[in-house]
Amino acid sequence: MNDYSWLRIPAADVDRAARELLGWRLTANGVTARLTEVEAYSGLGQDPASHAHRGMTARNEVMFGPAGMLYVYQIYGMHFCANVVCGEEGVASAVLLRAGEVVDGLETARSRRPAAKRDRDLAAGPAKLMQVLALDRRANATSVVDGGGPATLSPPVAPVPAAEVVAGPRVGVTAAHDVPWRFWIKDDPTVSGYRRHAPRLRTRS
DNA sequence: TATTCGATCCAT
DNA sequence: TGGATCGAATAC
Repeated sequence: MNDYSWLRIPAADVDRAARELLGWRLTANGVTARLTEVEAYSGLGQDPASHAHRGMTARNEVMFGPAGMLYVYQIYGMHFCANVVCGEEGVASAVLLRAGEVVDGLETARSRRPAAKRDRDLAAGPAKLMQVLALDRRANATSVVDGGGPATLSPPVAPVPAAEVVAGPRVGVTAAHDVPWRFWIKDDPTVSGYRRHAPRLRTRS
């Protein structure tokens, strides 16, 4: 049985769970992706970028549940993104799965992402990752640690050295740009490109 | 009940 | 850089 105890790390240290998640593999519907980019969201009510910042709602209810569950939400009316719920029950910390490298089921992955020009683009974004794994809202509130859900999380083939992990600001969030809770594997080509949410500031007058 | 807008992606 | 597209969250 795999050791998932680190997923239950206290919410104050959810960034450590995010770092740990890098290199782990998510398998669903015939495709396996090695996670290369993630983002941590605190459940302590002090993270304005978290979907749970204003308390429990029908959408974010899963975030308050046990660690190891998927919190899947729809965005822009057409895409789905997934978080792995972390921490103790009652506290809504979670880690958004932002990108991965397809390491198994390559042909299936390609067929699911016709827009991808290169293999490295197959899962280079949170919604692309979901598309490659053929996961949608039906995966919400399912477990990735008990083998009973559509997706399963398994340990890295080779652990990612701490020196290979880079931290930076989270992508697309409208608040807390300053918190460096986006983590990715250094120089990995499957990491999604960073674009700040706000209109670009003029750097040249 | 009405309106707003997003933890995105893709083509232009 | 803008358009697609819709439901949850917030305003009324």
